[in-house]
Amino acid sequence: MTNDAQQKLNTMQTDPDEQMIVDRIYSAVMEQKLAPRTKLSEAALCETFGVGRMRVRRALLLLDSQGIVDLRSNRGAYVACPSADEAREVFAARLMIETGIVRELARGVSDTGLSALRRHIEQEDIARTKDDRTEMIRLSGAFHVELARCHDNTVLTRVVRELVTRSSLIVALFGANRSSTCPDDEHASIIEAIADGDPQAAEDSIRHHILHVQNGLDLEQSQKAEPDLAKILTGRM
Amino acid sequence: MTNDAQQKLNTMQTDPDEQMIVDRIYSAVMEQKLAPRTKLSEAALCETFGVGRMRVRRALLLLDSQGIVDLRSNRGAYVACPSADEAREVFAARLMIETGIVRELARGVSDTGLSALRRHIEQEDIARTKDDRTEMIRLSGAFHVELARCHDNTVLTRVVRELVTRSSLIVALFGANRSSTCPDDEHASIIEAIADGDPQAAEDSIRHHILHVQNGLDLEQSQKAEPDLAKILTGRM
DNA sequence: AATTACCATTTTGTTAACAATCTTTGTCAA
DNA sequence: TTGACAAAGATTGTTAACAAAATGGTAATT
Repeated sequence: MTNDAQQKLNTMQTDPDEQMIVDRIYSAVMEQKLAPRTKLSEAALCETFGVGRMRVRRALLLLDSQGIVDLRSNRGAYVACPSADEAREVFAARLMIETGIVRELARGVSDTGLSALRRHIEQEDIARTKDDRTEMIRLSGAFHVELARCHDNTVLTRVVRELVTRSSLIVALFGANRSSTCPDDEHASIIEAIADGDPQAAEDSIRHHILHVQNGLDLEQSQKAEPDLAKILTGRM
Repeated sequence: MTNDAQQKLNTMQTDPDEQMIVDRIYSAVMEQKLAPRTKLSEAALCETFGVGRMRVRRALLLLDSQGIVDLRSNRGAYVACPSADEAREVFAARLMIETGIVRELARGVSDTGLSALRRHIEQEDIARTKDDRTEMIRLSGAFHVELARCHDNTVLTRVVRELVTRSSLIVALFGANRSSTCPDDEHASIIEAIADGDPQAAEDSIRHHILHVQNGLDLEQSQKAEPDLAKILTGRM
């Protein structure tokens, strides 16, 4: 009964706490360890986390409400598979919200917030030198959450985290090149603009960055479809 | 067993559909028919909506995840009672997000969107002349959701709807005067700025409007506490 | 060989009973 | 009167059994 999804989740330690299941799956999606369309069967999750079916179903419902999981009636739960339209919506929303976030930060950011951002950049550098792809993906998304967190606003932070997580799914689905995992120095320049107290520059740089990630996607044509065995094997493409 | 909460919800027709329960409670909160701290017992909701306990619990879990309901362990579900800090966070987030929304709309809005906004204003006028307080409250919040909807972005719209609904709770809790239910012509001036294609004016007017609502709150001292029977009845206030 | 019908198995959805916890009420003693 | 304590009742949390639906495979049919 140890199916694919369970193996991917088994890297996480078992912990019966509430909300823990949600966070684990959430993180796994953010780090692109759980690919879109991956089936999340109740039985597998129950065994993986060592909890009853109720807890699992609660977690899946929450994940569904956040667009991370797709709960299909009588069919089970699957890691969400955003459409191209959904992807455009998520990025448009991020553009609108995150430009506002950095603009305000440039108008005045706490020292603790700024130093947290700089520490984050350092961690990104370390991960890059180590060529730790998983960590780079994680930090790449977490950076945007960190920007929101500088406002000491849990409501705002939650919104951004949700959008960033969905972005991870989108990149996994539509990512053509690997520009998304290569923030290069774009993150650093955003922080510079904030530190300089230049709202316009901060806004421009994060807009540029988000558009850069979005342009690295192939939203026009087919999302990375799961291999359509029928068409392939019958030879008639 | 017909307690207070059930009576307030009984104005809604019974409908066994999924998500319906969530929407009903959601709407009731938005229209300030369900006051903060109102207990939402499972039994009452089961009877009200004519569904099993499972459906009710699912709905309550979703509402909890959106900050509309507070799910206390072994204690049951209560209409959320945001703290003053939470209130400040919600309004700060709205300020950031909604200014971006109207600024972009001023840069270019679809005709259908603009006419929808104008129809909305007309409805507000009608409700005002009729002195329909409930409808005024509903439309007052719905206006902001309508602004978001103009972007044809369900993700963004959902974020705004969540924030607006939480604002309803906040106003119910901290509302000092009734400025929140009296948008006067502030909504209209926002639309004007959008129609004029003036991003700065649009941004300024909605910022002014949101701050106006927020300033109508009393976030400094005690939120509207539930009547402290002890103090009142013993005479020593 | 392809298609359809059918049955067995697996998985999800629902219900109901049970357990645990909290709240209320009543009692008793200080 | 006040407080602690305990029993009763009500409410929530959990589990397990059951029902319904989908999946997969087999065999019959064209």
